[in-house]
Formats: sequence, C-alpha cells, structure tokens
Amino acid sequence: MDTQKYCYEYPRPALTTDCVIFGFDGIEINVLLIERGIAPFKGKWAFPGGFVRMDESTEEGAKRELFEETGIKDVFIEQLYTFSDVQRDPRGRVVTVAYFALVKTSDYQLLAGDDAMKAQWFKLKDVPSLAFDHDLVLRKAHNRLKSKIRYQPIGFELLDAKFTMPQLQLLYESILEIKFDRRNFSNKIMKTGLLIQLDEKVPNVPHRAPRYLMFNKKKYNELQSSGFNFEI
Amino acid sequence: MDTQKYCYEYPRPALTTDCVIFGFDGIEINVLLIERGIAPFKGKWAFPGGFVRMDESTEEGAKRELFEETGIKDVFIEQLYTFSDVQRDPRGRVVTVAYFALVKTSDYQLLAGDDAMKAQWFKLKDVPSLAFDHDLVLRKAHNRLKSKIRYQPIGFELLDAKFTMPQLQLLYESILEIKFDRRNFSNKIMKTGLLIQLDEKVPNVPHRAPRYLMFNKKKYNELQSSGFNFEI
DNA sequence: TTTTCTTTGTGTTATTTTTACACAATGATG
DNA sequence: CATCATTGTGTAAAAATAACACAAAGAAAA
Repeated sequence: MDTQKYCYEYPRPALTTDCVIFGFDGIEINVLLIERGIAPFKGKWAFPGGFVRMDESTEEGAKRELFEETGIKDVFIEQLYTFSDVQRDPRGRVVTVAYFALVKTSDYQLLAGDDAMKAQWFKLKDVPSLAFDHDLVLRKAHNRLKSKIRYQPIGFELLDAKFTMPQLQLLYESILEIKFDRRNFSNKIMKTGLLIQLDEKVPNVPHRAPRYLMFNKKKYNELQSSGFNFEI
Repeated sequence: MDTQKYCYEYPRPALTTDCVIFGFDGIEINVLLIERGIAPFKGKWAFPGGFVRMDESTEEGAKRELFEETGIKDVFIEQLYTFSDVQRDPRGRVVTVAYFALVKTSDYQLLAGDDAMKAQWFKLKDVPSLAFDHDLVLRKAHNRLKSKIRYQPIGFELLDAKFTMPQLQLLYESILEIKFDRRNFSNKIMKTGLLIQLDEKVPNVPHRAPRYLMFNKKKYNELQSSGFNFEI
C-alpha cells in the first residue's frame, strides 16, 4: 500500500515547530528537554516539537506539541526564529519554526518518565550537547530572553503570582549572567510602579523575612497603552 | 499528464519567502513593492518573494528572489518573522518566512517596468493596502527596523559610503518618526567614535556646506568583539 | 533571656548621561 | 557686500545611574 498520498507539483520541505521552554527553580534558570527515543539522535536530548498540521498556524502547532509532550498550556510563548539549513535534519529537508516559552515550574509536575518520553529540567549552564541544530536554537533563545527581559516584564511569567525581591533579582541575574546591587535593583524595580507589596512575609527563614510582591499586570496593560515603556 | 509528482505521507504547507526592502532617498524612508500581474490580488502591490527550493535555506531563497525580481544583491538582510496563518493565502496553505533588507537606492536602477513585473519605491507613509497579509508584514518590519536602528549601526546600510550628518539625522527621524535636536544628535553620533570626518564638503549648496562622513566599519567590528555596544 | 548570625529594607551622595539651548561661521545669491 | 539658509560647536541644567552604610527582623545558639 502506498502511503505517499499527498502530492504536489513542486517539492516541499517538511515544516515543524520546536519549543524552548525556560523555567526558574528559585535559584537559576532551567530548560526543559526531552530525550529522543528513536533515531536520528536517539538518546540525545532535544526540544519538544513536531509537525505542523494543515489546519493550524505554527504558533498553534507549537502550543499543541507543548501540551502533548509536557502537559504545559496557557503560558507565555513567542516566535523565536525559523531554522532552515538544508542539512539540519539527516532525515531530509525539514524547516522548523522555533518558539520559546516561559513557565512557572511549580505549575507543572513533569510526568514520571515512561520509556517512550523522558522529560527533564536542565540548568541552563548544564545543558548537554543537543540533537539536530538545537544547540544553536538554545543560544538564540537565551539571547532573545536576555534582551527581552530588560524591556518587557516577562520575568514574572517565570515566577509564582507571589514572589520576593531576592527571587526576582536571582532570576534576572541568572538570565543575564550579571550581578546587580541589591539596593539599586530593588529601587529600579519598585520605581516602575508595577509591583504590589503584600503584608505577608516568607515564613520560617532563619533571618529577616522578605515580603511577598505581586506583579500588577492590569496596571501594566493600562500604562502600556498610554505609551509607557518597562525597562530594567 | 499528472504534474503532481512530489508525494508525501502527510500533507505539507507550501513554503515561501518574502522580502521587505527599505531604501532611503535622502529625505525619507521608502519601501520597494511589486505589482502583482496575476490572481490572487492581481493589480495589488506586494513584497517580492517566492517558493523556497529544496537545496537552499530560506535566507538563500530570499536573496535569490530579491535578485531575480529586482536585481538587488549583496545587501544587508535579516530574518523578520514567519507568517503562518491558515488563511493567509487564498490559494491554499502557504507559510512564508519574511526577511527585511536595507539597500542604498543609488546602487540600483529599477528595471523599466515591463508589463509582467512592475517594481516601484513607495514612501513608507504612502504605502497602499497590500496583497496577502503584507500590511502586517510591513508593520512588523518597520517596528523591527525602529528598534534595531537604535542599537545596531544598520542605518549606514541605507546611505552611500559618503554621507552627511543632516542626511543621517533625516534617516533616523524618518524611520523613528521623531525629531532630534540637531546638536545633541550630532554629539551622540560622533561620541561613538565610529564616524570618519572627511575634508570634502557637499558642493553647490546655497548655504554652509556640510562635511562628508564615512562609517568606520572596521573599527566597529573591532570594538564589537571587545564588548562595545552601539546605541543611539 | 540575651547574643549571634544572616539577610532584608531603606536613603543619600557622587558620577554619568541626557536634555535644553545660543552664537559664530560658511557658501551661494542678489 | 549684504542677505539668507544652514552647519559646526560647547556649556549649563536636569535626570538617571552607580556606589555605598546602617538599622531592623527572625531564627538559632549560648
């Protein structure tokens, strides 16, 4: 039986999506990878992804694959770049539209890995050599995250609704790979007027407890439409 | 005769590239468009573009189409975004990887328009409603250009090797849609240390003649590799 | 109960960057 | 030689950023 039933006048590359998923564990930035169970690159780690269907955009496809492979949904997602090197997939011509997503790790329990699909968080700096051109994809995603976090309040996508100033600072420092002065960082963040201070404090710490903060998304949306620019 | 000779197990979207070409006429920023001679959108204007071949990356495809349709080659080009809305092309499922290019208009004489292919520069603010989703593509390209020109010295790609400070300022003002103070703009640009002042002046102007400048690309490359950041 | 240890919360000063702004010089034209 | 339009240059005020220090909180140890 012939399975080659979709025919065209000219050859077409296959079209896939891949998704770089960033998470923050309270200390540093992590990336979610999936171990490939089949060739090519069997046993290597790669980003979740798959083929784009005819009735969905690439963004819809990326979201669908993200959910199917990790259970993650309704998170920040943004197109990163399209990788189209002729040789990037040994199986043939495959063009991939890569996305990157920011998730609150506490919202998702990774499925206990059956043999078919093993998913695991890696510290960004401990990510091993990846399948396909995913090393390049990751480098590009990290660069994008680095620049974007400075002029859009996307860092909060990686934190729980309630977080502390030290957590936020660790997040920025981990992504940007630089250190901030604790006082200047706090001043700058608070000066945006976008953080709500709660009275509640972190319990059971053997030192002065930091207060919880919340990001005021409503206020950000209001300010944004009147020409305000977030910047750290 | 059956022309449907390329067959696959699963359906595949067609993959094209489109290229937004920006040019500067000395006064304001322009966009190069091509009038469609065939349906769909016959008579409407669109960006040059076409199908990606199996032996080329999308960037190579974009460059090839750019040259075939306008004669332009060896210019600044960068991937913009991939547009994949299911309905974006009435002929069927077509995903396009859009690029944007910056050209020195004086380097290219547009081919006298035969009936098959009419190319024309439009002032950015006078661009008519375009074919496909190219209005959206243009908006995205302009936004990218706006942000990129502030932190990468790409404005010089739009000017001749020799240019003047007033020209450079008009270029920035046209792209960013804001006005700069002439003195502050000049100070900021010169402080980068990337411009070479020539002794030559613009001839035959009925007022004090501005001096010619050149962008020091060599110095930029050196500085860049030692962690310098251009910023206007 | 008091001391110790660690970390948070806050404010002031010095430095750097950005903005606002004015006047002399050039070059063709009448 | 005066006129007109535009370039070249510098300084002062204002704003943003960077450097920096001390008091307060909270658990654990003495």
